Amino acid sequence: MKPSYVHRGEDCRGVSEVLARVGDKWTVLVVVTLGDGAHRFSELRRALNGISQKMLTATLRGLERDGFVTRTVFPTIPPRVDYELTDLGRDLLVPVMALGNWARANRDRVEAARRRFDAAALEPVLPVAAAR
Amino acid sequence: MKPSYVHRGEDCRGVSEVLARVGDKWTVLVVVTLGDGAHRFSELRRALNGISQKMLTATLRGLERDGFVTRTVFPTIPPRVDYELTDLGRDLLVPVMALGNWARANRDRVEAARRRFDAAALEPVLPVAAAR
DNA sequence: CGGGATCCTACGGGATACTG
DNA sequence: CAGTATCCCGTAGGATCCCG
Repeated sequence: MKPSYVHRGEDCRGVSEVLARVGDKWTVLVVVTLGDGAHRFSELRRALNGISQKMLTATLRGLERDGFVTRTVFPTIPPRVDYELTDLGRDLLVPVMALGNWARANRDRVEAARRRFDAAALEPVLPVAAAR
Repeated sequence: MKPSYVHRGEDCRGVSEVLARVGDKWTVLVVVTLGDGAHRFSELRRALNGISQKMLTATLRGLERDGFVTRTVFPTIPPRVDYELTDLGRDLLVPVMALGNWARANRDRVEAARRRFDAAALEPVLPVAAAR
């Protein structure tokens, strides 16, 4: 997330910024996972099967910085850290879930189009297959 | 809101896929630009100030492959190629614009949180009476 | 004009290893 | 347990040149 574009006079800076956040590999999954309440680090790590600890940390730091999650440290031994959505985070969840639901609902349409496209890309070769 | 412990479910694959598409640097800007009708290649290039020719081509190809955009070639000289949203593309525009609108509406909240976080990060150990 | 083909760099992100 | 610090690699993405 870096530049700011001028898009037909409208102000798209913050928009692109947020979209960049949402678009990275884990942010949305973390936010959705936190959607049903606070979780500690290791819980998130288990829930998000496949995430590396580095990326989980980085993702949570980014979300905390932007005010989407709170980080609560319990000075116990062993340490325990809870992450929870803020009001802003729960707010973000709404349009994000909407997009997610759209994705689920239209996944087959996209896949169909994709197969069609890939098939069409090979097709010109087929009638002239003897050329090889 | 539904229980979100289903990250292992394969229904998350397509979602992440769509989110990844939406999250890349130019896709959303292209889709939004095409939201008000067909545009030709050079028009898009000019509208999306700063995009490279390579990325515009790649983005449009991806969108075409996924069925979000149609590509129409006019066999004239010089050549002319029009791009236009499909029904699926216009459909995608809805949740994407919703997210975009959310981003515009909450940009200041995010920026405020960010400044707060960065300020706190610079500040050494100063446990002055925290206003909570 | 609308790209295809290349080259090159920055950065996202995974895999350890180490620490308090 | 919850990180921080390195190393390393793949790829997104910009710049350039060329072609129908």
